[in-house]
Amino acid sequence: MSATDLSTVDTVRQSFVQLWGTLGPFWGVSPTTARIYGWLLSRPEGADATEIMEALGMSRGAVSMACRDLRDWRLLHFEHNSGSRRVVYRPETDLEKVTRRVVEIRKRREWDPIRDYLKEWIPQLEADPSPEATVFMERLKAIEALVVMADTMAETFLKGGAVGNLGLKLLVGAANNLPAVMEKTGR
Amino acid sequence: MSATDLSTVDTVRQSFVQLWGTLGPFWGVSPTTARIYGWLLSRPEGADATEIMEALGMSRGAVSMACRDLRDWRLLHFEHNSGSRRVVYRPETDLEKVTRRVVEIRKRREWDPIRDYLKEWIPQLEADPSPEATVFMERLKAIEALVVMADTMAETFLKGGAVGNLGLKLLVGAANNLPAVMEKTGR
DNA sequence: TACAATTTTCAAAAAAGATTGAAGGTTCAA
DNA sequence: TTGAACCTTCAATCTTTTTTGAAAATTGTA
Repeated sequence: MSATDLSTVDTVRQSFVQLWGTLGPFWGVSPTTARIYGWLLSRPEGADATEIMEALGMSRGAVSMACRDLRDWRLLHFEHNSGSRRVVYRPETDLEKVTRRVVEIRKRREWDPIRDYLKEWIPQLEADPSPEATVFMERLKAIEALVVMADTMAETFLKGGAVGNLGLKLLVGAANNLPAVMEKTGR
Repeated sequence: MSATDLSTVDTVRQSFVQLWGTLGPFWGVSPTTARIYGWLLSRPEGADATEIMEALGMSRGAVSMACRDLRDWRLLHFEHNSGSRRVVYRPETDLEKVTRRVVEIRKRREWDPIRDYLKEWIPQLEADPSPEATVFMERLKAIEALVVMADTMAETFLKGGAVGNLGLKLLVGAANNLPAVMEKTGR
């Protein structure tokens, strides 16, 4: 293997980072930001800004901005070691926390405003007897039903009831055709 | 009321269209496209390209492109009336269908590729005994667990089991503090 | 305090994405 | 066929978002 060959880990890491970057926008995260989080996930330890910028070929400023975004989403912890100004960026690896956080933020940004507006609009249209207003109102009510449902599901999930660790493990077990289900349910 | 005053319906419509446009990008739809769908939802009947472009102040081309996008998502039906070249764009108003469709497309675009890659990557890392590979692999397995869970939920939903009409009505009833839950559960 | 080692900021550049409008198609009715 | 009425396309333009990089700010040590 020559010096420029990549190890298995590096090859997988490269693909993983690229996929993560592609998918980021679907989650409301920029490609760069997503790539940094993906890269950090692929490493056993945290890293500092210099390592990240070298590994991913981006500027120091970009790394700083992206890491701040990630911290806002609570996907990244900043660690200060005494004796140095250096910040170690460590990714949140508890995916249940991560998912919870993403659901929480998206709910607040996307669903809650719809709900608030609907609360205003529906009564206004109710006061207008024209057929046009009636049809419009019916549609808004259908949307409200959907939003309420999504809200309820999100709340249930956020309260921790829906998807515990056990649930996750059971599902993975099932997916892998391993006897995890029997093990976990008391043999 | 002067000639330039907006009726209640028009005022609400205007706000609704604007909100829809703002939220569109969160769903992977451009603001313009989302505005057209919102505007159509607010009207009792379908509309042709000219009406849309005048109502929303966009070019004919933009309307045509956006409507094609919407049709690809199956959010819009194209209706050809005999005796005219005119196309009437009619929005899909069954929100259950719409939601199903959105879940289906997003699952295919976002989750399925992750799953496929993980199936490749995990065995590769399994073959590498280094601690770095092991940590990375553990993380990929955690992601897999999550994806499998999301997949299962999406499938359940798409199969129609999870959220039927009754579920919707019960939830809306509960949200409105109406006795719908008790009625429907037979008490 | 001054200095060195970092990170953070932000205006400007680049990239990505959306929109336009003129040219080109298609369909209909006569 | 033909012309009128519409819809569709796509290269050019405009807009928005993302990224950069150099200057400013911050922190730790002596």
